[in-house]
Order: sequence, then structure tokens, then C-alpha cells
Amino acid sequence: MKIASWNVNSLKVRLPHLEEWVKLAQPDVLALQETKLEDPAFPHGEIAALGYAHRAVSGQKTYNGVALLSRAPITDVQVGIPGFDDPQRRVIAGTIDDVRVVDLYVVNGQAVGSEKFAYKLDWLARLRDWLAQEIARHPRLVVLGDFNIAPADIDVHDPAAWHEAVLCSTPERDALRAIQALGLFDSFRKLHPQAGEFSWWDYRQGAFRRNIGLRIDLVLVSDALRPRLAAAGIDRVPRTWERPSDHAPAWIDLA
DNA sequence: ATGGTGGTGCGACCA
Repeated sequence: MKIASWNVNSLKVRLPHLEEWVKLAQPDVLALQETKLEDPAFPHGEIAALGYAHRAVSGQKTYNGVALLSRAPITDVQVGIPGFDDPQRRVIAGTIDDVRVVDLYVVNGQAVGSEKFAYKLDWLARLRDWLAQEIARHPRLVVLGDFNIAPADIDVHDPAAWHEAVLCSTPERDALRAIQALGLFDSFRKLHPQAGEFSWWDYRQGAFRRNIGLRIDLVLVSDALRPRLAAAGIDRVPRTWERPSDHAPAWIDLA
């Protein structure tokens, strides 16, 4: 089962890229972030035509928005973090075959010390508490999405320039480590030890061409699924296309 | 030090 994550930065604009990429990569499950569409505007017909007969969506106008697309049925859909009345549409989860999939668009946080940064840390703490329950209920768990956190300096093009900046700061990395301590490992890093592998490049200053990026799109896999992890990757190809998302898709293959 | 790009939507925000 191939499972992918992609921050599309507007599904309306990126639908042609999504159509092109799924033909190339053929994921069985595709978790989207930043769809920026209210649910009635979701392009169900176009996406069903790509083979995704099953879809679970949670969107809003202009900002945020997540969706799970699947060839196989999605059961036990959960929208948002239970018990957390968050108006921002950032979380959707569902069970596909025997795997629980949690799709996240983590808060960006703007700048260390800002109000949005405090919201990010609070959000991550609530997420951790919920994921503790999820992994107990569903030992075969995949948590993927735009984490807006580069896990370590190896995931940063210029660690000195990003030292203690938002997306790279110690409190954010500690929050990610606390989530991973539940029994979730970083699939890409487990299989690819080399530096210089990123998933996001700023639109400005030709950052992609110069590979000035961060690895912030992650696929965390529970220890129970470790024997089934056959491959993990980041596909830079759609980032080379005209009018791209600023993020590349990240994916895993489970046997 | 500033602003540099892009999406939404038409001004100002978010990233």
C-alpha cells in the first residue's frame, strides 16, 4: 500500500498537478493539506475519476483544509482533534484496510515567541495527547502531513541561518520528539541518512533551483508497521512543473 | 535592512 502526503497550496489551482502526479506515482492513499476549499466546493468528481472512490474532507475557505483520498474504503473518519474546539481545519483521520492514517496540517507558528507560535506549541501538545490514545487503539498507525517542523539540522539547507528560527526551534523539535516517543519513527530518515533532502522550498529567490529548502513534510510510521516499510521517498518532480506547490509529495510503500 | 513569491480575492492576511 503506497501512502503519500502533499501540501498542494490550493487544490483548485493544483488539481491539474494532482491529476498528473497520481498518474505517475499511483498512491493508494493520498493525504492532502492546504486544500483551501469549503467542503461543498471539493472536486469529488474529478478525484473519483482518478480512482479515488473514497474521500474524507475537512476544508474551509482561503486557509488550511485537509483531505484523505483512497482507492479502498475509509472507515472511522475523525475530523479534528477530539475535545479540541479548533475552528482551523487541520486534521482528518481514517482507517484504510488495517492501517490507521492521520493527516495533519500543523500550525506554521509565524515566528518564535509570537501568539501563533504559542498556539502551535499548544496545538502540538493536544495532538500528542490524542495520538497517545490513537496508537493504543490502532497499533498500525501512520501520521503524515505538513508538520511545519524540520526534525533536525540535517533537514535544513543552512542550519546556522535557521538556528532557533520558527520551523527549527528547540521547543518545536521537542514537541515532535514527544510525539515520536509514542512509538512513531520518521520513515524517510530511517531509510535515507543523507543530507540535502528537502520537501519544501520557498517560492522566492529561486530557492528550489538552488536546493535551499527544509524537510518539513513527514510520514511517521508506528513501530508495529516497521517490518512492512518497504520504501520511502520525496518526489521533487511536481516542484519542477509550471506554477507548482511550494511542497513536494512525501510517500511510503507498505508491504 | 529590506524585500524578494504565491494564494485568496480585491485589501490584507498567511505562508
